[in-house]
Amino acid sequence: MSKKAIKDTSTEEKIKQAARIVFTKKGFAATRTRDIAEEAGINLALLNYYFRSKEKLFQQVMMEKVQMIFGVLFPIANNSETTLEEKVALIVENYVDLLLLNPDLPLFVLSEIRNNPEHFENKVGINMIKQSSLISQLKEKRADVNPIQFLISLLGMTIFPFVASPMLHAAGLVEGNEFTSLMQQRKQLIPLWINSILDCK
Amino acid sequence: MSKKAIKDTSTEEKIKQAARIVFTKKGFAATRTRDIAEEAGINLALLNYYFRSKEKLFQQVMMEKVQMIFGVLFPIANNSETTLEEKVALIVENYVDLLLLNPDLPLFVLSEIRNNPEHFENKVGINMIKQSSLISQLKEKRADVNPIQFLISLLGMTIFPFVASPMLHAAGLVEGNEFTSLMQQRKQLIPLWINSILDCK
DNA sequence: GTCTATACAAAGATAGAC
DNA sequence: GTCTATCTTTGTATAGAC
Repeated sequence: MSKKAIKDTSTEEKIKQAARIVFTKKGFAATRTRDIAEEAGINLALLNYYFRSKEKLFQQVMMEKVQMIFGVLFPIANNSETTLEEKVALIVENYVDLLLLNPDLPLFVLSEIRNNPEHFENKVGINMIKQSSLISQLKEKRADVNPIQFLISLLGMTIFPFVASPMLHAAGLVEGNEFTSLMQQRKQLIPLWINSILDCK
Repeated sequence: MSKKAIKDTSTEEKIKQAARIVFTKKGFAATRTRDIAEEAGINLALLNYYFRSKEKLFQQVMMEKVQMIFGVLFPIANNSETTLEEKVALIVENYVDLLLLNPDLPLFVLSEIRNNPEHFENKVGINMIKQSSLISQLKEKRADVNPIQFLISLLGMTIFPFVASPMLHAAGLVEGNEFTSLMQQRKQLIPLWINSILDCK
């Protein structure tokens, strides 16, 4: 639709865009509606005109972000046409790409799930993972270890560096622009390592 | 000193204890000084009497917490009398024990470092790690891979599940009390896996 | 040192003109 | 739909009695 281009820069959309940025960077409590208005280049009153409250606006942004982060894992895990090794490589690759573009995403989502777990109970496609092809394949490969343990390790190796990036810099472990190339490298390294773990007994 | 026992339950200490709990659970911005006062069972005015402001109180709590979390890694990494394998086992064991008792610690520290990175620049013993015995041993064992990559993976496997615990529950991957025993298991699993990674070529 | 009462500032939300 | 001005609530900090 040719209206699309217009709607994308509508006031409503500008506010949402700004909200995405500010909420993700500072979290719910530390964000002021005035910050969002300023970032959007609009008047504060308009925020309440379009979205009834700070809370309502936040919910919309939050749900988007949760879907972004789970949207990587679910489809890959549930695709029964790929091998275990392919799944691992895809998960790492897709998360690294997503998180290099949205570095604040995981810490934001994790913090806010933590602050309001009840908002997410039953909303995140429970058991979409536990009954997935990924879990079956893990079970088959290494019946001696809980597949959840593998999955936690895979996600930990992949997502943790983004969560911990400020700390890695503060501790002097990573410097300046080095981070991006380290993460790119991990696309190869992690699948290699996961295979070591699964194959070497 | 026999005064110690008395001082531990002094008003000042009660406030600090309460502050530890509330700040760690909700973060700086979402915490109200009234919450702390209520948790401590004291009057709100006393908080400002003992600590000049919310900010000052927060700084004290924060520094304690940063030291708790880095206090595990630094001594182990810098002990040149242990082997690489021993170091890995010790790091995992100590972090699991620490974080089972303080599950909110990592998300709290990571969020707040992120919100105010400048407070931590140069304060976290820069290069205490990069020049450590741990890094030398990693380099020697596998000269072909950046030792930082190994370290990130080790910390990711160990610390990430605690950061992600609310999400793991929300996604139905972990249920009820299962979490603790999974983490206990990881004390054995992670060192095993790290050895697989380091040894299998 | 501890409390009550209150000042002061910041932030969310709304009324009403245009 | 958008703006200015303002109300209301909430949260930090302080004054002053005990």
